[in-house]
Amino acid sequence: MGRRKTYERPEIADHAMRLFWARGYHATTTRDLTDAMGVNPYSLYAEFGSKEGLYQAAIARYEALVVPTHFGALEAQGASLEEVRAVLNFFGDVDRLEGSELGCLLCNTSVERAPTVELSRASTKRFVDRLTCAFGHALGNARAAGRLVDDAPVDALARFFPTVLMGIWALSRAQVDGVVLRATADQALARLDAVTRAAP
Amino acid sequence: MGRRKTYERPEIADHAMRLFWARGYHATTTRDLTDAMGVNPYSLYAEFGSKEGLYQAAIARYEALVVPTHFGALEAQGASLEEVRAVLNFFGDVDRLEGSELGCLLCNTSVERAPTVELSRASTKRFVDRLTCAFGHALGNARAAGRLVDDAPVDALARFFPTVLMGIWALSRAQVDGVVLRATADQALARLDAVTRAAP
DNA sequence: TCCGTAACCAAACGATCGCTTGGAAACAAT
DNA sequence: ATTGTTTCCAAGCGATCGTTTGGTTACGGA
Repeated sequence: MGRRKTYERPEIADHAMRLFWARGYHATTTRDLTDAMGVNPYSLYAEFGSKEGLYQAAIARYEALVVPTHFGALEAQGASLEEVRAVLNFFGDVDRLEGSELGCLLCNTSVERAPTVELSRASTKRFVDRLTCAFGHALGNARAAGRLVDDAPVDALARFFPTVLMGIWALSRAQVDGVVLRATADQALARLDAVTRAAP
Repeated sequence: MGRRKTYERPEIADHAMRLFWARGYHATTTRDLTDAMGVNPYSLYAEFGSKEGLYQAAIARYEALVVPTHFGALEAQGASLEEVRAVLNFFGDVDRLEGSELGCLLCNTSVERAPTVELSRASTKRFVDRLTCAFGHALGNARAAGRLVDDAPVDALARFFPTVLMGIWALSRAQVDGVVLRATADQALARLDAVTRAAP
């Protein structure tokens, strides 16, 4: 059945994800990619068809591996206020973590590619939908548990928080003063507190 | 004293600003630029030195022309709550305006270039500082006029709003559902209302 | 062991990138 | 009108882009 591959597709996608994440699509050359992966151009094109195809694979990998590490708790069945607060607090301090200057691959995609590449526009929308659903899910649980005031705007909050995170990710790339990100998270949390029912 | 120029520097910078704004730095070629401006490569390099130099000129032009149209009222001496609300409302509905998919050139710069280009990182920080000062100025006026509650976190709010706008700009590039942007602005405004003193 | 198949690798493809150049054209001063 | 200076313009520079190819190597099945 022929010679065996000396690489594995997921690992290549991982390398590509990291490079595209750090430098963006246009600033990452196929030579950067093949060098980093120790693979020949032939193998790359046999496996992914084009640089564009590799980018899509990188996005898929990001959605499958990175997004769940940050939003898995929010998407989990029993998620509630604690998970919402934890996510906002995490990204409010994200500047203290190594690699925070990478931001979010899908935020980067939205800015660099969404206006001109249909697939990237779709990826971005799917990502925003996913985050909105995750927040809506957790906030809905909180509301059902009587932890939010009756007229709490769950849907609006679920759309608000992802946009706030997008802002944090965009600014992370410029390594702005951490005080800005912290204050942003704090004010978003304050808005959440305003619709939270006081503990009995 | 020699032949006269057939172009004017500010107009070239304007063209460059528009192209870089729409497509980003790497996706805009020097041929795109010279074609759009009706100018030869020689003139471009004589005037700006390099593509990089032209980008910096485009950023300067953006700061001088575009930023004031959106934030001039906020920076004006008597700015107060009305101006803060107007800015947030404007960008909450920005998807209904032509060209909203461009987002903000400095948001794009933060994402595409700030991690790798020192000058762009500085431009981004300067922009965020400018917005923070503008919001802080208007909120400070409101506070001095007794229109905010005594413990209103003016500084934190002044850092919060620019980040929210960054999120809106990043998502504008993907043309996400306008409901998302509207809800984002509404929730930011709700946070502001929470620290606003009720009218007498 | 030989053969068909599939993957590897070095080399190089045409295209396009940012940028430069050499000579012609247009001005101001003499 | 001549000269010195500056800009214009077409052409093209070397480098690098994304991608392909031809010859070789490693495997499974007969």
